[in-house]
Amino acid sequence: MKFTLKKTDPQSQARAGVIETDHGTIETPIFMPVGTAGTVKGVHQHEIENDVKAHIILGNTYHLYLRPKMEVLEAVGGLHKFMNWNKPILTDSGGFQVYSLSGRRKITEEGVRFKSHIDGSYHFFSPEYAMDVQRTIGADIIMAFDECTPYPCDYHYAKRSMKMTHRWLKRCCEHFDSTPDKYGFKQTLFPIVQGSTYTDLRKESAEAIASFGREGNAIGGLSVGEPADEMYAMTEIVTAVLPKDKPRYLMGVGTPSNILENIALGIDMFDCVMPTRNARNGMLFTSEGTINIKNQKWQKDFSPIDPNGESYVDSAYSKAYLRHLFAANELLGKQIATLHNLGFYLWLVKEARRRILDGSFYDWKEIMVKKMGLRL
RNA sequence: GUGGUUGUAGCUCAGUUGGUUAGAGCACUGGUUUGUGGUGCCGGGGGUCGUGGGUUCGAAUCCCAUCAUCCACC
Repeated sequence: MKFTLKKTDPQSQARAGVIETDHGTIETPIFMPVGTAGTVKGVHQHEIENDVKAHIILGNTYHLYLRPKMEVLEAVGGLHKFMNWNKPILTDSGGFQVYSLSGRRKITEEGVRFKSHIDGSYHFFSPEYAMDVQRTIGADIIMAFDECTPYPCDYHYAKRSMKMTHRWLKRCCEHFDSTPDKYGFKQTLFPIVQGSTYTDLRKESAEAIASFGREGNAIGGLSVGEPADEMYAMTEIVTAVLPKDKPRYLMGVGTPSNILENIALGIDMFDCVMPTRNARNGMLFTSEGTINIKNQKWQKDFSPIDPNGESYVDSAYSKAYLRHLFAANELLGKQIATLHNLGFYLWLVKEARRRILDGSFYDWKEIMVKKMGLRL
């Protein structure tokens, strides 16, 4: 993997860059659609590539490990072949599931014992095994196995957890570096900064993570319920420490405004279930604000879903038609809404990049953040 | 015509030996969703209990009449 910084915004910390992988290039800042179980819910791989125009998507270690299971992915030669997606894939390590499945797992220094949500069976992930599983899935970018702390989080727990995440990272790196790439293309490992919402812990964690000298770095443990201002404060502290010549990935973020503000703070990569999940529940993100397509007021609004949108679905279908599909609980409604939202998110980061390159990012960002808060 | 059945929210139905302001699911309507246990989650509006009398401190509930409904029989 190779990262090239093209330009840094003079009015903020925003950066435009390029990540080159064996499965193609990623222009940053970028948004990565979440494809938990080997599918971005509701859209074809063909549509993700040609309509949404995603550069890279996510897979989820926990879910893929449980189903279809490693033996299937190993037999087929990895997730790219299995799902017919030839662009880059990033896998989350399962650390977030350890957090979200609290009550069904036990964390120890050695690793995490957890109970499958599918059949109740017990499994154990160590940092080493999490590396093996992700290599077998065949991700281009593999995430370190970490503990994502909840919000709010007691200072002492946050500190202890952060230090364990650092120890786990050492084990992840040693194991990752002693095992070969699985399917003939380069795989790379990103470590994750933790430290909850404590400035001293975030700074300490960022310094520790940076010292490993990996090809990219991630920030975890945010967008778990804390106020946006706290999120931005943590991002600012961490990006000030992380090396500038490597991509920074803010995990799980976020709303369009969150993304723009964090781009301004020097983040290069984002992922979030929001555009896909909210689409399935009828919330659409547009350049003028958000709309709830289920609302009665769209019943006879035959204007395009988003007249400014670049996606095929934006001009092909009306708000009234999409509302009807949701009212009738038709599958196509969720598909159209998902295509629209992902198209919008990818447009948002592409436009941010264009404006970073031509110097008009900051003023545009300020205007967009105001618009994004509007409910239409 | 005779005997019986059922009438409660837009729909399908609960509602105890009579006892506060008659409930549920669906539908309608509004909100929510941040490294996906999510066809999810939370809220709101809507009924003079078929109609009219009666008994009772008090009736969706008991009695009478009546209308509608469905079933069986003539």
